[in-house]
Amino acid sequence: MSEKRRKKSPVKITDVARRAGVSPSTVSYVLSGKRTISEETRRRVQESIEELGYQPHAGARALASSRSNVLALMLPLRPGIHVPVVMQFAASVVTEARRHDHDVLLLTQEEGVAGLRRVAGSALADALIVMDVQLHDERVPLLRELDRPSVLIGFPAEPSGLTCIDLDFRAAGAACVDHLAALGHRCVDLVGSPPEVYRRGTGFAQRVIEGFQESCAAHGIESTIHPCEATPEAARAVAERLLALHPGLTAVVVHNEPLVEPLVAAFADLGLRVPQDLSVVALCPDEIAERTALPLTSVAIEAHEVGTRAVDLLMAKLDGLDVPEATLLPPRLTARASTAPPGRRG
Amino acid sequence: MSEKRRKKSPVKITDVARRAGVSPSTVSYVLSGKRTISEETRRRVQESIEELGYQPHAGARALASSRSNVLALMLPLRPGIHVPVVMQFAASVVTEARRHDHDVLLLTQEEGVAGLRRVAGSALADALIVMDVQLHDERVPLLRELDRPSVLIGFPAEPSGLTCIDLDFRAAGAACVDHLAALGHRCVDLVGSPPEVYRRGTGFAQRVIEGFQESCAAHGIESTIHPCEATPEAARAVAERLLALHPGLTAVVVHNEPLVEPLVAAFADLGLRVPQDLSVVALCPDEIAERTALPLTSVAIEAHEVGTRAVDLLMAKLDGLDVPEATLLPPRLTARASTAPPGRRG
DNA sequence: GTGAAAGCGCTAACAA
DNA sequence: TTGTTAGCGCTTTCAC
Repeated sequence: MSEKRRKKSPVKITDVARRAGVSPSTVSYVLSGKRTISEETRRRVQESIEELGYQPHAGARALASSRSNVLALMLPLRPGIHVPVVMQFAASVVTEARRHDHDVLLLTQEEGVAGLRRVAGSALADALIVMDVQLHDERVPLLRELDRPSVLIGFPAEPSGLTCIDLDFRAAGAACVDHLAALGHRCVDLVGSPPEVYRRGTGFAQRVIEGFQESCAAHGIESTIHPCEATPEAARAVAERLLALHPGLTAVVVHNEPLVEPLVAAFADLGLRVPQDLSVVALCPDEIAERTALPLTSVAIEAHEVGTRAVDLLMAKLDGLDVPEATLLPPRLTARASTAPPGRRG
Repeated sequence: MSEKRRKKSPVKITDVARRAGVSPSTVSYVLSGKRTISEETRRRVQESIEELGYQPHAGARALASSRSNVLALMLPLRPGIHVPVVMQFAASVVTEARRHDHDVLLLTQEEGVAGLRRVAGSALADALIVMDVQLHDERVPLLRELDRPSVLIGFPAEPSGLTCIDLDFRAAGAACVDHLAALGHRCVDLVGSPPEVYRRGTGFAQRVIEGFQESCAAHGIESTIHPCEATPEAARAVAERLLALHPGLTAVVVHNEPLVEPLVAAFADLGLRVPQDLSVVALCPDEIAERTALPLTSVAIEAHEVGTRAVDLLMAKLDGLDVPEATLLPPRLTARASTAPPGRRG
C-alpha cells in the first residue's frame, strides 16, 4: 500500500547522510572517492543512496566544486561536410564522455566564438571540443586564451600551444598513391572535395593533396588534381575531363564522400570497367566503401577513433596531465575490389 | 599599458553591483527582467556588465533558481535511421533553443531510460526532447511520471498525457497516392523501410502504410506493400519482384531515403523510363528529392520544422502554458519530374 | 524602485 | 576514519 514517490522534494545529500547515520561530507566523499572510507560506512551510504534514489544536484555540485562535468562540443553543419561522419563523431564523443562521467553540450558552428565564450565564461562547460577547424580559424585565438582546456579536431595553420587531433590526411593521401604505385600505375588523378572546401582553407583537404602529390613525385607518377562538386553531373563532367586529359589514365583517387558512387557510375557509363580498366581508391568511411555495388579499396576516415581519442585527451588535460600538442592517427588502407594492376586499355 | 584580464577570478554579480553602485539583487533583476527598474539604474548596470565582461555562473544560477536553462535531446543512432534528417533536426533544436536562451545537452538513445532519469534527477536539464519514439517505448512511462516537461518526436501507441509532435505520416502516405490517383494511376506499389523498422514498432512507418492503403482503397487502386533493405541489390530485387507481380504497375511510392536513388536506377536498368513508363513519388527530405538526376515528386520530411516546433512546445510547457497533446504537421507534396499520367506500357 | 539577507545543495578545508 | 562548517554565486523573499 505504500505510496510511490511523488513528483516532489528531491532527496538531497543530508537525507542520505541522516539515513546512513553519517555526515553529509562522508556521503560526498563516498561519491567522489577523494577520501578513504571504511567498508562498513561505504556500504551503509551506498544503501541509503539506492533506497532513496538520491541524485546529486548538478548545479550545486558545479557551484561548490567549480566543475560542471560537462564538455561542450561544437559541430559543423555546413555544405561540403559529410553529415554521417559528423554524427558518428558526435556519438563517439558522447559515449566516451559518459564513460568519464561527463555530459556533452551541443553547440553549432554558427554560434562561433560567442558560443565558446559563453559556455566557458558561464562555467556551463569545463572543457571544449571544436570540430572542423580551418587553417585560419577565428576560434583558435580564443581557445588559446581561454582558461578551459580544449581539443581541436583538425589543425589550424599555427597549432602551437593547442591540442589538436586528426587523421593524418597527408599520409592518407600518400597511402592511396603508394598502393596504386605498388600495383604498377604510372598515371593517377585525384578527384577532390568541392572547390569551396579548399577556398575556405580547410586544412585536411589541402593536406590530402600534399600527400598525394608528394607520393606521386616520389614514385614518378603523372598526376593532376580536380576539386569537384558533389553532384552526379559534376562527377560525369570530371570523369570526361580526366579521360580527355589523360588517355593513359589507369587510376583515380577520390576524396569526396557523396561523390564516390556517382563517380564510379560515371566512369562505368563511359565504358570503363573497375578495376580492369580503371582502379579507384576512395578516402572515405569504411561504411561507404563497403556499401557500393563493387566494394572499394579505401583509406578509412575513422570518426569513431578520433572522437574517442579527443575526449580522452580532454580528460587528461582536465586531470592536469600533459598531452601531446599534435596527434595524427595513421591512415589505414583496406584493399577491396576496386584496385588492380593497370590494364591494357588505350 | 593596462594588463589584459588574465585567466583568473571570474567577475561576479557583486563586482558588477559595486561598480554600478547598486545591490546584487538589482543586477539580478536587470538581467531577469522580473522587476521594474529605473532607466538610469538599468543603464548603469548594463554598462558595468559590459565593461567587466560579466557572465553569470550557470551552476549558481541553477542552484538558486532551480532552472538550468538546459534541454536534453536524445537522438537515435541506429540502423534504418536516415542520419542527415537526425542532424538537421538536432541543428534546428539547438538553434531554436538558443533563441529561447537555452542550451542543449546531447544524449544517445543507448543511454535510454537511465539517461533521461539521470539528467532529470540531477537537475542538469529542465526539459527533455526524445526522438524516434517507438509504439511501445520504454521511455514513455518514465516521461509520464517525471516532474520535468518533455516533448516526443513521434507517437507511441498510447500518447495520452504526453506532448507529441511529428509529420502526419498517415496523411503523407495518403497524399502520395492521392497525387498519383489524380494523374490516373490505378495500380501503385509501396516500397517501404527495412523490415526491421516495422518489426520494432516504429509508428511513423506503419502510419505511412495505413495512409497509403486507405487512399488506395478510397480510389479503388490496386496495391501491395514491400518493406526493403537499403541496398542497391535489394532495390534491384524489389524492382523485379514488383514488375513480375504487377505487369500493369504504373507507379511506385518509396519511403526509404537511402533507397530512393538505387530504386530509380534499378527500374531504369529494367528498361522503365521515369516518368513515361513509371511514376515515382518519394517520401523523403526535399534535399534528396532534388538531388537526383531526375528531380523527384516528393512529400517532404521537414526535420527543421519539427525541431523548431518541438522546442517551442517545450518552452511553452516550461512557462506553465497548456499545449496540445498531439501536433501533426500536414504533409507537403511537391510535384517534380518523376510523376506523369500512366503510359501505354505492357 | 531598491536593498538586505536567507537560502539553494553541495564540496573541501579544517578539526578531531 | 569521520564530522563541522564555511563558502561557491546567484535568486528571491521580505522589508522599506
